[in-house]
Amino acid sequence: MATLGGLERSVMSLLWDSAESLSANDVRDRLGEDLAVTTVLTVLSRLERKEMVRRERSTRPHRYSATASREEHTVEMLNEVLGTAGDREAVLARFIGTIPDSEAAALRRLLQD
Amino acid sequence: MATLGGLERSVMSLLWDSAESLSANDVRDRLGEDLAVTTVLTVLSRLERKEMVRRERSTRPHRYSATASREEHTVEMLNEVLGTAGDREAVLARFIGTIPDSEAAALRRLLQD
DNA sequence: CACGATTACTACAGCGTGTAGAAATCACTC
DNA sequence: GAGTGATTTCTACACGCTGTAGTAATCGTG
Repeated sequence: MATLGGLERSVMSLLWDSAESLSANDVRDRLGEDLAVTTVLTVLSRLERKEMVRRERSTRPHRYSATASREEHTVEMLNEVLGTAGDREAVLARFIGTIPDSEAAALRRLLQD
Repeated sequence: MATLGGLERSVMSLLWDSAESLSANDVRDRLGEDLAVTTVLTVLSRLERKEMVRRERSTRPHRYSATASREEHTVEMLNEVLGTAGDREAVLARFIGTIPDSEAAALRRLLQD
């Protein structure tokens, strides 16, 4: 998958945190930095090309929203990383050794269906 | 962390799969492509800068090896991804829903200490 | 139709990566 | 100890991605 730049990531973060879709101006306003709208539009277009953002072209200020939730996206990333793993189970074994106890407990619970 | 390019990744793969450390010439020979040694040396230097590769400068052909095993590195990546997660437990919950049953079973076993 | 808002197109600098030549350095041999 | 071949370092450049935005095109409304 595509790796995001800093501004792209900020924009995704906004979209993930926002309940409704946002216009380019909305996004620009919510970013702390003082950017030109065209900059934001460029970034949004690139994110659309990367299929991380969906755009409503029917409304006049086009409205943008994330195609997947932050959690869904993170899971995708996790699986992508695991895909490069070689021995997936070995990785998972090590991995659970690195997470905090509380999360290990949560996992145990979740796996006990 | 650093994201690797294609050639960098190939080189890491070699180093991960090799029991002993390799010289730049070893690496060049094992890569299928027909590259100049200097190219390989450049890549190895960059990987060293990224602390993915350790170099023995004492021997004359310097010898290179991975600083972490492929599995260790993959776990690092997983944690890095999780670090961007927001709600880690929510992500883990979704995540275990996406892995094959066999791996879920393995995880269950591993968590039952 | 004119005008203001919005979007699309074009541009460019900076950085990371792939690629390698030229220059410097090292290790031996005679 | 100088010459030579192997090795390493330095320098360079093209290309693609990202941040950034101006200019041109388009749309909607009065």
